[in-house]
Amino acid sequence: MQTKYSKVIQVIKSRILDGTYTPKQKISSENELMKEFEVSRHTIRVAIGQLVNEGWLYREQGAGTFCADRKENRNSSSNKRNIAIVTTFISDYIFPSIIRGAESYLSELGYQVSLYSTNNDIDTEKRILENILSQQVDGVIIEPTKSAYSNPNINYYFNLERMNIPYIMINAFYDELEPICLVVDDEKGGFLQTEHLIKLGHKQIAGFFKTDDTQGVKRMKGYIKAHRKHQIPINPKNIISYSTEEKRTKPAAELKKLIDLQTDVPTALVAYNDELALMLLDVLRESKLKVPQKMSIVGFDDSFLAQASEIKLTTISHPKMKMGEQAAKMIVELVESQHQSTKQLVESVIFEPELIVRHSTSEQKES
Amino acid sequence: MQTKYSKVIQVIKSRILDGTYTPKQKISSENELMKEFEVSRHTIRVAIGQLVNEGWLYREQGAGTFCADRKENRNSSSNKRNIAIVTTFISDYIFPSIIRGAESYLSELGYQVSLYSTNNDIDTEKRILENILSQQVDGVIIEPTKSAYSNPNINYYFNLERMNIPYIMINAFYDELEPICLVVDDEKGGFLQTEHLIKLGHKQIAGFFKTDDTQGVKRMKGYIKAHRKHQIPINPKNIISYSTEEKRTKPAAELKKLIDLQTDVPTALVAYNDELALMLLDVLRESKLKVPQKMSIVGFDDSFLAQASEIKLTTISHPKMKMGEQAAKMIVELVESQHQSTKQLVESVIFEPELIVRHSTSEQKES
DNA sequence: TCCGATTTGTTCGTATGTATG
DNA sequence: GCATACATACGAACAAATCGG
Repeated sequence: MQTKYSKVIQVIKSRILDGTYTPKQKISSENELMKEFEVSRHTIRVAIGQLVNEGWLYREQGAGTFCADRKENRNSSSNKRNIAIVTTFISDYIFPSIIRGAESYLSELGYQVSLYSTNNDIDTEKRILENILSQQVDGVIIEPTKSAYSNPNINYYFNLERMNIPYIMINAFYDELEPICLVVDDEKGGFLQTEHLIKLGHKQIAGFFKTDDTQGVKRMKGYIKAHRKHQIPINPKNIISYSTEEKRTKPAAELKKLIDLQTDVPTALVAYNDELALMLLDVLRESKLKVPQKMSIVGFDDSFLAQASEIKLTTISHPKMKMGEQAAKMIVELVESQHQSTKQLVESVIFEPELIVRHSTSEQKES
Repeated sequence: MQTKYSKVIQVIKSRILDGTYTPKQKISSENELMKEFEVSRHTIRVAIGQLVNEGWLYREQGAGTFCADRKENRNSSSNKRNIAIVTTFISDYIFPSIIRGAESYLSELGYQVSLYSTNNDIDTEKRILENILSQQVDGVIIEPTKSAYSNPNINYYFNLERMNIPYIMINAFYDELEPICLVVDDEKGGFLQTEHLIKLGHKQIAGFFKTDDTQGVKRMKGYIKAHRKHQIPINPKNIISYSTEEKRTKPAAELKKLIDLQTDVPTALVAYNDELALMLLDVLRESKLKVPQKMSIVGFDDSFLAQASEIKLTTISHPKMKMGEQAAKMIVELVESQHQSTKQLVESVIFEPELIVRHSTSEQKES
């Protein structure tokens, strides 16, 4: 955005999309906008002129400028259907599988699949939602960004609802919305990871959790519950939480610290996911700590990474492709029922996680 | 017609309609119009601005204002642009990175990105191309399916050209089309893989190539060239080629056969890509052949898999994200130049592969 | 019904930046 | 390098419509 007027356009458009300006509502006068943006009236008029031309606003001389009602604009004339898939990361890890599951189903039905990635960044999510709202999208499959925090973009979701665009959340969801969602029972997953280690006799179990996603928070909760159930005290040092931005450095650094301790060195690790488990494995190799003899480790997601290395990871199952396919089926049902009068009942699905035992865990002998 | 600018609009419009201004002809400059109508330049700009918005004229900075060809009106109403990305596999391997590179660039420009995967299957490719041709797609980034074979869907590509939908091929291309493409110099890559091993003293080098893609065929060619250059005879048994459908079984089985040989057992392996290298590594582990002491292995693509296992793979670089981003930039240029009269020159790019030496290769001592 | 404040509509003047040929 | 033509931006003035008192 180079020019001043395009900046004005951008801001006003996003106010329409996030619900600051609702249909038929009068927006600020040219004079007020001049002061707000510190530009001349001319510049404001150029910006508003363009928005009027694009159908976002309409002007009434003497009265003011008003927000247009774009709902009536959406002509269902086009028979082509368009589903948007929004994930945090396109390229990493299990997402390609989820996307593939959805794509193969949707593409076969002649749907178009549009892809967006937020990089787990709130501002990018905002931009994408604006994009979706201003284009012709019939349904959205979305993985929430930074789902553990309250989301400033929540209004965009309400706008989706107002425009009758159904959406389904995968992997996590924002509590406030109570959306239809497809999630793994992450708390149970974390519980299974930890209980498996406890049953093998481990008492000092370090847990690494990415806590800007609900997934991480819930897995940590399961980790704690397992300790409680088996009445094993938790050493606070053994819980390491990190954010997306820290993922390449903090967990590895913290593990090194733990290993160098003189007392209460952990004998087992619970990793937020397989990707992290592999990073931790690298640290363990450097420290010449053999897995599983000297250190047990449990991953999460049963991704291809779990079997990539020489140590085949014990991990927790994740439906991946199935989740994508299921989400696709559900969004199709919702979209089709939108165009008919029949109201289908589509309900959230919670996938049960399962422990997959491989060779990265072993019994802890009494010391 | 009260206002001055509407008088100007009226006159210019009638000049277009009566043929005074014919399509693509330059109309009088703003300065000339000022004098003619005896109004200020601003008034002229308001009038022309409205005519541009209605599609009667278009402006080109530095050149002038021109009469539009209203015959080509078709879908000029939609200012949203749509790029289709077609790859063989969405979820596998390096494609997520390519897609991500393209998505991040396109999405920022407000383009919509539609995703399709052919699973390297000709019939699916056909269905997808039909889909694309019947929907509003402004540009296509496509990885050819089974690029080593002649393609029965070639007509669909000609159809794209006929409909003025630009397309760019990545990773490989169909010779017949001579398209704009973005590829790695696979022959040189295969050459680098092999020469590296030869220089380390290896003489029995087995090569595994997926030969339904051009990539595999070219890498094999490089493998052969390296042998020729260093005057090392090739044992025919050492070349294993396979197709997409066989990839999960044949290479591993063939490697087992090679290992069990009594004479001329290979001391080094050239793998089609990192994914295959990892599968071969699993076979070597089973056979207790230590890498790199007893067996050297070179991958291709420098994917995350190259560093996932305990053995960090020596491999060949692949631009991945950069390739996706570059493809996105090029298709945008092509699409935008389509809507103007200016013809941009976009040329194919060949990426130079580089050898990345890690720990999966070592010197072969004279036996 | 009229008045005055507000808001958008039209017009002019001026200046600087940037792309084209 | 230069002239031409469009792009962006600011300031000022008056007209026309709306709305509340």
